Amino acid sequence: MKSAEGEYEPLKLEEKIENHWKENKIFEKYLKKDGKKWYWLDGPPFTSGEVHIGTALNKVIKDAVLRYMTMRGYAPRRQPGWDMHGLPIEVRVESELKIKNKKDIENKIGVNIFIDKCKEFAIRNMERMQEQFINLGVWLDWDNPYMTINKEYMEAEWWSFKRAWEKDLLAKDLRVIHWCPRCETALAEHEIRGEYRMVKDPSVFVKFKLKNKENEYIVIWTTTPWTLPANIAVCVHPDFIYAKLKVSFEGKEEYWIMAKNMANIVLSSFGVKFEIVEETTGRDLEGVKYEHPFLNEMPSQKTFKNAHIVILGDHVTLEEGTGCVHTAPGHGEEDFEVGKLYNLPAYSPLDSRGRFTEGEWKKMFVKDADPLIVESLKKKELLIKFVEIEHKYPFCWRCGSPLIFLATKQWFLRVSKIKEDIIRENEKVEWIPGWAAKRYVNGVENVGDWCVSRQRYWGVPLPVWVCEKCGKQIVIGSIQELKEKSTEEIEIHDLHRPSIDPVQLRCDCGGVMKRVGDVLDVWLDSGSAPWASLGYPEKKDLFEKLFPADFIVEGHDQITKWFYSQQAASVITFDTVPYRKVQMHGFTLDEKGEAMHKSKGNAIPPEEVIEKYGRDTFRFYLLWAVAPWEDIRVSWEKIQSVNRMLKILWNVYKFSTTYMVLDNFDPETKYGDIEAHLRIEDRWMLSKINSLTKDLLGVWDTFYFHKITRPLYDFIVDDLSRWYIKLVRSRTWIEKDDPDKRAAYFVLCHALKTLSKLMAPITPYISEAVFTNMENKESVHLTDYPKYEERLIDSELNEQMNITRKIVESTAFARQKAEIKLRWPVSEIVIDSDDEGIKKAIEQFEDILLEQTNSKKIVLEKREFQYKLIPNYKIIGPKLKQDAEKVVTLLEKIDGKVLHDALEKGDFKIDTFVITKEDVDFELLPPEGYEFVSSDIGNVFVNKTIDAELKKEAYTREVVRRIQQMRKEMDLNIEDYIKTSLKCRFDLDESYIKRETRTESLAFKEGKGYYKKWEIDSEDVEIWIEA
RNA sequence: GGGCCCGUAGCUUAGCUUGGUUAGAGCGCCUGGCUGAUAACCAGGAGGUCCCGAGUUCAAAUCUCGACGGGCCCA
Repeated sequence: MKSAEGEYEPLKLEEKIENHWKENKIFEKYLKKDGKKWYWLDGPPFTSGEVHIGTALNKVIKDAVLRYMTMRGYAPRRQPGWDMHGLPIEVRVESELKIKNKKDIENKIGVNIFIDKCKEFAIRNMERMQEQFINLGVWLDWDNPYMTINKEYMEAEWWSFKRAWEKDLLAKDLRVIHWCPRCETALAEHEIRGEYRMVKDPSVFVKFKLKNKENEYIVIWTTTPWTLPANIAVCVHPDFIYAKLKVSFEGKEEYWIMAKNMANIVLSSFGVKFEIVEETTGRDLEGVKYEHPFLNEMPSQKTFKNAHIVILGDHVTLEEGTGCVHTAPGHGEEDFEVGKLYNLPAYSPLDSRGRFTEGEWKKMFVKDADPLIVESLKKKELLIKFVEIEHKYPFCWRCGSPLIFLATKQWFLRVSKIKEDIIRENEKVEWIPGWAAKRYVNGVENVGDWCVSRQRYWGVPLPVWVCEKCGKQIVIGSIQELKEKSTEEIEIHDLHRPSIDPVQLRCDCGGVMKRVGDVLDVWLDSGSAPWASLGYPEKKDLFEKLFPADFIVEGHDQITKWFYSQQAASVITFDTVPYRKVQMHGFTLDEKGEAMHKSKGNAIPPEEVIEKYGRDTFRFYLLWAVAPWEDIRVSWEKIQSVNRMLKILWNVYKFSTTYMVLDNFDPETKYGDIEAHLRIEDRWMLSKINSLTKDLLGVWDTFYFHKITRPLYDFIVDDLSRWYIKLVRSRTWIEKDDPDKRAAYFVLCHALKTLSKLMAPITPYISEAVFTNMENKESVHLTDYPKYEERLIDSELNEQMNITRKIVESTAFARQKAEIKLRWPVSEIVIDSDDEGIKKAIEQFEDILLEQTNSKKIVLEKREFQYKLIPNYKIIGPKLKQDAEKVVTLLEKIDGKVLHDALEKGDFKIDTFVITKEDVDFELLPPEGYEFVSSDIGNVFVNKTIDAELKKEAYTREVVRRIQQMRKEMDLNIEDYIKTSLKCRFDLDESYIKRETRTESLAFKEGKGYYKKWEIDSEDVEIWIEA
């Protein structure tokens, strides 16, 4: 064992520890450590290239859990994962290649080059992020990650996809979905989640002229004028009341139809006067025909037979608009559904870039066409009102373009068919915290089918081949199967596009089958991780041993994302859910509680925290700041207090090792060697550290990390540093090799070793430093969680120490009131109580109490107070008027205590007056010569009388304090001896001065060396010190 | 419209599962004290409508219901 040198300098220390790990291959040994199986699965971070503070939190949690499980005798799976496909990478590569749209990829760049670039980019990002994770002290099996772009991984996904097909859970369907006109691809529901922004859009009220009626119109409302050219019907609610209104509008008298309730709200706000002339239910309007406003502009509209009619639908609400809903089945989900019932065409005259393919606005982007369409309506005198409103509108989560609704043919996993199975199987999962399960189930209940096809490049190709001749479809589940069915001999090196695209299969009908162009949704990539990361189905052994995962943990946003995509994919593939315990953690926000964004400038990079305070502080802080599922407002102030706590720990460690080394203490000393010499405070410390070990063991298993870090924090700061060290300090000064001293060393050593193990999963560096120095082993990370000894836990002793500390606290207060500083001894402390627990505490801890309160005697006995009368003039004045003063004078003649006790029993008669309890107050006065405070253990008295003997001691201590101060200023070592000369008029205890200040010779005359003149109690004191 | 979380001192928060001392800390401020591990610490002062309103109960920060505010998710 060496003494700890210097201050706590985390960066230097961490570098030193890193070197120790490297030189001794500790990390490798950690990975190989034997144990029980425990399958943790990494939620693969997307390879964006940047680890922000939230990603850091995520991995720190995982690392702490894995380190803990390792110490508990498990050999957890520690495979990191990487989510590497997807549009964000395509978008970044597109901008690197300076191309503007999808066609350029195929025409200008070539798909093969584009894919190579994507792959390169993803791998580069992965490497950068891995560096950052390693820099946080995260110990995962970095050499063996799962990557969603690996051939085997992609193949596993194909296999799962084929399972869906075999179970008839795969469908190609015309549906209205969100479409990104820039990326030219469909997006799934979960890609839209959270991607709504407030935007300004046109809000137009339009009237459609009814067929075969003069001056009669039905009024609709929309925020997307560009969908009007594709309008097919108007939908009303069968049960709402609709009104025919007589209005005078722009100088003409007309009849308008709309929901009765909306007429007031809407038309009044426009200042349109109206009169209700007829009321009907929506049901009665069914089948009414109207003239489409753009029959000339949109030629196809003329060809639709079954169109431009009023239809019924339950989705109509009266929250906004007119209760008559503009219906374009090609551009709205509900429109599409209701359209199917009426056999309406899903008319959508747009190309994949959101431009009109026909008519007046051909080749124009829809949003650009909006004003022209509005203008056209105005010309036709069909526009009632145009305003702008602010509302939520979905945007592409990657490129930021506004999305449009579009009816397209897409591939779906029919999750709606297996919803019940998912919810049922989810019963097997423990959610932490519990309420997350409710939120999850609620999400699943509302979920629709999963659109898995994307019209893109950088993803797992959709393994569907279609016969050009007969239209038969086949899903391929493996490379082997593909080879077998291929028309030609092929070698498959990579499953990505474009190499897979030319592979053709032979159909039973003799025709040629070609792959559909799409790739799969990336959420199916990560959703397949529970088995694809294990190499299943290619390799069976790991899967059979490990599946399902014992534990996963991610941010709470993943409830409807990864937590869901895994369950859905797994129920499709295996009829059950793929994990048993799932925890969610919060987000990291800035000090104001707002999300951190690079663009907002409020982001704190993890490196910045590390640079300032080190990895241990950062890690401990993340697990300490709030309950795990709560969002953390990252605060420098808080980080600093964690840093301070570690500093305190380091100082305890430094103090301990300094003296241990000086005294040649053997850290291998056994409990039996010193047991007989343990003082009561030592037994208390042992009790404390053992209870802590025991308590934390229970908490770790609940994954409530803040309930681990907070007791650790309090133990280090309060119990160990501020109290125990204070108590043992004087013992370390004993010169000889003393068993009493060795007992204290043993306890300190034991506490520090235990702490190093308890903290190892959270603060791996400082723990390692302490451990390897005090224990003759090479790493704390290769040891087991410390065992606690029940027989050393003494809760009664813990309680008595609490009482002792309270007495010391109260005494400090009483001294302050009496204006006697702690350096001055007092003759007596009296505790006014007859409590048995306090009595025991005083007996047990008498030495400590005498020392800490600096008193000669601790007495426990009931004390009588003097009661001083305080007349309550506020009440007595108005009641007795001019007699008040007279009565008070009379009362003051009575003994306060007698009066007090009498009033407790009832009213008190004096002269002709009746005094009640309310009329007077009493001030408690301590007995003569005492000061007191009341506390929850009773009243505590301090004897204020200081005789000559006490004074001598007081002055001695005052002088000692000055000498110590001067030693410090002289920068002397603790063990250095000095010669001291003094000039003062006090009577002093010479041997005490010599002992406490390591003074060899003490003279009371002018001396040599370092000189200082002090003032003590208004007297001059001159001190000379020679080293 | 539905589901969920949060609301405690100027700020950050513990306590709420399982109702029971005078609601506990930290930061900051003021006063005094202590100090040869500690740029540390201790005592005191100041600072609370435990978001509001009902209910259950001998007893509610805690349980129930309903408002209000903030947030997340879903329509």
